[in-house]
Amino acid sequence: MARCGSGVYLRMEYSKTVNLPKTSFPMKADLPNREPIFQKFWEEHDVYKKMSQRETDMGSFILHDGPPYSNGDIHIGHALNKLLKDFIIKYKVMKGYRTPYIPGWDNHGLPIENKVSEEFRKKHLTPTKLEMRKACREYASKWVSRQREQFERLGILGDWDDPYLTMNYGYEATIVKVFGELAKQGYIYRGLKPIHWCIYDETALAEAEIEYAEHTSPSIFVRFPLVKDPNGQFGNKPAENCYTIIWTTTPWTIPANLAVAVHPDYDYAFVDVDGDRYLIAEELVGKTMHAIGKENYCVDHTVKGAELEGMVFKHPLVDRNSILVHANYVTLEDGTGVVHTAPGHGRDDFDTGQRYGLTPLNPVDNKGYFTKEAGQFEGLHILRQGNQAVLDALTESGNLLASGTIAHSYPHCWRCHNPVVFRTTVQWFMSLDHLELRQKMLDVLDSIAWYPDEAENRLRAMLENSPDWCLSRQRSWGVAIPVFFCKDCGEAIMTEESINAVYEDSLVNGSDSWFEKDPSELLPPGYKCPKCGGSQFTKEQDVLDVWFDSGSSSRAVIERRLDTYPADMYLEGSDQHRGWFNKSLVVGMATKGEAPFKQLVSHGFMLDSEGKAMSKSIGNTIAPQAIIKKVGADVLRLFVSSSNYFEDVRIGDEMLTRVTDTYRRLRNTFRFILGNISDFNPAEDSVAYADLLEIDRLMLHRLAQLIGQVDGFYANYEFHKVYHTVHNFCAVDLSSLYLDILKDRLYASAQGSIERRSAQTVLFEILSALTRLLTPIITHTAEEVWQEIPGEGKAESVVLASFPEARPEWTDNELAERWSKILEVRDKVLLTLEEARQGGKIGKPLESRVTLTAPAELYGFLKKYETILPSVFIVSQVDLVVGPVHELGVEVGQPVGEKCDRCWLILDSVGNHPDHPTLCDRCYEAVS
RNA sequence: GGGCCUAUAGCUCAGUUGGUUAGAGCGCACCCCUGAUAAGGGUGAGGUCGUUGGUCCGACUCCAACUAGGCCCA
Repeated sequence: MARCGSGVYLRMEYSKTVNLPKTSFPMKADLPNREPIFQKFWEEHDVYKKMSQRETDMGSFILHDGPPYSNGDIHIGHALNKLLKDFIIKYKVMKGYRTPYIPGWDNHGLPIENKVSEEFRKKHLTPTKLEMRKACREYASKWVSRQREQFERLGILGDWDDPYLTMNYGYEATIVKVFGELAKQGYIYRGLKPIHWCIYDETALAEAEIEYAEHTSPSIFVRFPLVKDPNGQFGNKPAENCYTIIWTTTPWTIPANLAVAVHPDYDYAFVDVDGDRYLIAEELVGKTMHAIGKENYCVDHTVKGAELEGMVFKHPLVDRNSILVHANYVTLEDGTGVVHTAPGHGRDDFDTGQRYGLTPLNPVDNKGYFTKEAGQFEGLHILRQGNQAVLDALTESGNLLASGTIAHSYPHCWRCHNPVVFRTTVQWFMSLDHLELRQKMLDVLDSIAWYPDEAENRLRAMLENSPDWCLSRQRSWGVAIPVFFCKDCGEAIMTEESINAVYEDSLVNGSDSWFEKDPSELLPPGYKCPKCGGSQFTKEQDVLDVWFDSGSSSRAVIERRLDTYPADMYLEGSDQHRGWFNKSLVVGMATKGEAPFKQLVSHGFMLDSEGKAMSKSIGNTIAPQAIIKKVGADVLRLFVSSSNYFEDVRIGDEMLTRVTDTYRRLRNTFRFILGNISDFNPAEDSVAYADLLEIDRLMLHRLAQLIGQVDGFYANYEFHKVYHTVHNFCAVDLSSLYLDILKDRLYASAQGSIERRSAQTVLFEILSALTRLLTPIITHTAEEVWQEIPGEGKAESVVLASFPEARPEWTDNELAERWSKILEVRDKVLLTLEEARQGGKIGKPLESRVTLTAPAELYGFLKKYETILPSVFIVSQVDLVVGPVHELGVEVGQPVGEKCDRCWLILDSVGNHPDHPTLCDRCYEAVS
């Protein structure tokens, strides 16, 4: 310490005797560059392994990962999903659970196959099925690696070295096994059903694979001549002059027409025009007549649709009858109120056909060409030539009354964006009502914990209404439906024995084997058809819907790898009510008799700052990679925590800026505390609770409240409440109150004094708790802080530390009550100081003396705190007087004495010590 | 078109069984500090609680319709 000759410190030298914060913890986080350091730290310390394998009385908590599709870079929605999972897992591990977390990927399916076939097309190659499958597998592998890196970069801990892939042989074999179990119980059947069909991709499409878009279609009015009118509803007109009229936008389906449908409750009119009589809905007479260009008409009579049953009309092109049927879906919005019905080409039409015993006619092949069942149209492409050919034929027959075009919403293939058609084809199905499965699923919903509650309704509504599950996909990239057919009798074979043979083979050779080998190589030697004893077989060529793959994950992962069932939690986006949640429940209930999850969390979608869905075409997407590169994963994690993800989550520049601000506040809080406990050794320097200063005990009280609240929020997965509560604590309780007040004590009190150690004791507890409270969220930063926290015996990683617990004695409601009064006074003082500052009377509060004039009772209370009031108000002096007042009066004046060169307070005691004439008593002590 | 859901200050969120002038933090404005300094402190201004009806003595809170948006389905 430099001294002048006289032994007096130079003014500037006193700053060196002040205990200023000291830390190497940087203010600037540099997260984009430094986060990987902590990720490497976790890897080197096997943190995931320790989380997932440790022995604990709490047992395990298994959050089963829903597999993203291995195609393309991860987007912000993936990040939301995986980060929420990481929050929960880290909370659970800190609460003492063993937390194995096996990330997975969904590998099979149409999108990858399409991508790969495009690549082949570009090279003008026509791959075999096996070549195609091999390329798909490679493609999927590539994206698994890419996405794995991207997920790891988010700071997510899991079994990244051995994730589950639906294309792993073991997984594929399990799919076969699950199919076998369902078949054995009788859930699997082959049925004729109208399904969406893409004639370009030549495949059946699931509902999820359909998107609706504007499309311009032909719009035609066609008349059907009367054949039979059992009740004489047409009146006295000769039959050859009687017709009904239908309207359709798909002329190519006319050859498959088998019926015309009317609504039983509507009124139907018999309209006379040019000597002919037409049957159409009364309400649509005007519109229809206008459409077919007839202005001179008159309605002869009307009758209820219900009365019309039994009528038969003649097909407008083919020598075949078209019967009149009733249907409730007939509307009066468009057309004629009489609906063209082709059971082979529509869901409603099919159902109606079933009711009337009509065998669907489906004269269209896989590629969209008419078959010979379509007679004169055979060989024509239904859309390119068929529509026109039908129009021409109708014109020729005189039955086309009008034609035009109409723009309307029409289903398109999600992949190739072409319009799709309905075809009735043979498909494999899983029954949802067999063995009362649907009812069992609905019943089990009550026993599941839902976050949010609405998730239950949504899944329930979907289960109640969903039709049987169509399992067939006419594609290459997937697990084959393991069914053989007897060449002799045509029997479909899926016995325990045959399935098991395929299962054993898949375990070793994967799903390619089905396509490589002959049935005789797959089936046990000498296998005979159980029905006819035949020994020649063919194989099913269709593969399974990919939802069957991922829906089997409870079996392939939870059961097969973790040797348990069910999982504790599934957590996915709300779209999965129809997807993974749904199919997992179907497979789980049907094969295990129990739901595969005990808790279900569903989260909303990421939207742009306007609340609009993100899409590449609009260009409003925000890539997680871009955020990480700019501000780091912890800021993204903090952002995710800040939102109420049970609803949709908006993200935009302002939000990210706000969250970045919050991050800085948290980080600076950590940094300030670290800097002020750098000389504190908790084992040696801690002050016993009873010896702590009151305000320090107050902060422990608040810390206890904070820990309790935050624990509760985590337990309900309400991270946005964690975010707000912790941030509020840092900004209000700490920064603006406690830390601000503490500076004087920390800096100016003697280094080892009880006052300073008391503060440090509490700061240490706060830091330790705060760090751990935030570990699930800003996991990298928490680790960074954890490594800086002084003391021995810490967990090697903060992730392996325990969740903070408040000591019972910290909670002191009476103390808190007293201090709320003091802080109320403080608020008034701050207000008065502000007025003084605005009036130019003072600059910093330390240059002031505050005079409090209090009513007797308040005076009595404050008197006990008189000595500490200056520190609480952060002023130099406080004068407390009792006065004849109702309310507290506050005045600001000049302090008495000189400014201490060391602590900067203006005090009487400055000048008391000749060897340090510019110091106050306290500082003299501290320096001596 | 149907089902479920959402709509409170610029942003993120609270608003308990309907009850006096609707809250918080951040941001913003102004001021202070310069011993947390690309930090810190203080004060203040911001809301016709999506719109319109209705029930009620009284509605952000209950009901209905509508608008905007989301997911799923057709």
